[in-house]
Amino acid sequence: MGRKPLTTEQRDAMRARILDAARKQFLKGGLNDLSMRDIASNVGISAMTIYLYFRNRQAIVFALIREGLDKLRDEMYRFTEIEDPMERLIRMGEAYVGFAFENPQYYRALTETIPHNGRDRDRRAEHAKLLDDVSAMVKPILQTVGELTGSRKSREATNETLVLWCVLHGFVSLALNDRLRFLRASDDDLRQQLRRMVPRMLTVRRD
Amino acid sequence: MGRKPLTTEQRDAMRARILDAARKQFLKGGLNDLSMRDIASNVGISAMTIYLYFRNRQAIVFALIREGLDKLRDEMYRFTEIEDPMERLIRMGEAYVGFAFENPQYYRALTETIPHNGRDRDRRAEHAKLLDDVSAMVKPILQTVGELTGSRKSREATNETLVLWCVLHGFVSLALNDRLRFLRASDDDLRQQLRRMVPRMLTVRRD
DNA sequence: CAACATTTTTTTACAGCGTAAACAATGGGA
DNA sequence: TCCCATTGTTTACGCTGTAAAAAAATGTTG
Repeated sequence: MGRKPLTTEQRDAMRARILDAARKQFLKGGLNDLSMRDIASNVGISAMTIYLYFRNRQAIVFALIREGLDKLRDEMYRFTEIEDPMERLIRMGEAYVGFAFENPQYYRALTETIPHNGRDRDRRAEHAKLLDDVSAMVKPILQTVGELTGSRKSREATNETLVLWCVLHGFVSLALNDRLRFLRASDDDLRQQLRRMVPRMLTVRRD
Repeated sequence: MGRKPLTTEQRDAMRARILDAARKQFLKGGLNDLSMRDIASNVGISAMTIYLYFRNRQAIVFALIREGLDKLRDEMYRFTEIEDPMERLIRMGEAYVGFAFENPQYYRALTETIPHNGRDRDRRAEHAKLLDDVSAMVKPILQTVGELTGSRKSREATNETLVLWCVLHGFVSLALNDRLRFLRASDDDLRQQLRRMVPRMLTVRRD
């Protein structure tokens, strides 16, 4: 007896509505401007109701970061079918940079969220898993670089991938956070410059 | 008539005490854990008294970022006297990475603070100037790269510097934010690996 | 129907935040 | 002593995340 619990569909629908409102807010003003009360008000529910669908604010943040991760991976994996490893690599690099420029909030959340070091073991584990997954998004690049350097030397492929990822991320990170002012270049100029850099990084490395 | 204003020394002393407390808090928990009330309580004054010495919280944040910038520049400029440009560059790169690993909070504040886009023109200008200065910290590297590539082609030197800075920052940023988990390497391993990367990046580029 | 059990939602409350405004203390010149 | 500019504190406002209590909604049973 008693009131029946919500169906899975109902729960998922409400979660989606909450996440939609959260995403809207997040894409506009970043994680800092994401408040439980604003989300609730946009959904049309009271603030505490959110806690029936998400454990807390960080659960929402994590969900958004996972979204960003999925989106970025999709846009990179789109090119896994290209046969020529060099071209595949270039396309993936461009996709990576393109994603970052078009989704700066997602990219910042993906790369700048600070690891959690609280007492709560579950929380730590959850955060660790998220960081593992973010870190692992470089795998298709790693595999492609492996094809380029010869699959035997996996250590070398790892090193080359590290360099490449650092260039890509460093560039994007500095550009998004407006730390490339000394160049006095537009975003388009920068992206074009980087496009020339990616193949050079690896053509150089091939010999 | 009226009470005499504090001497410059008195004002500076109090500013320093406030900044000391702020720095202590900041180095421990980053910018997010920096609260006016905690600073005040540590100095032994009331929260609002801080506002007699700093316009607001962001003025304190900016002061801390400027500290970090000065510190980082000092540690890089220490090697400007080295004659061999290649060695000078390597030392500067190591100093850059060393600073970041030993002062993660400073480094994050230096590179991840989000540009201000409010209505206040003075605030925007102040932030823009800070970002200009952070961006300009790459100049000694730029100049050294210029010596290596031949001073005529300043455009090429700029490009090479950009790549190098991106590698350095990208590496540091990913490492500090724990996004290099796929490597399963310790901080020391990572730094050693980077040390091998820096000269290679440029020896490659010399020919 | 009323009574009850159970789940969902809201209301209320607390501790924290940055900071504007009002107030109190200080100390030198008239 | 009174005045008044300067320094410092107290109070208050509107935010924040979320714990706890109260309320509402919705089903089953007598």
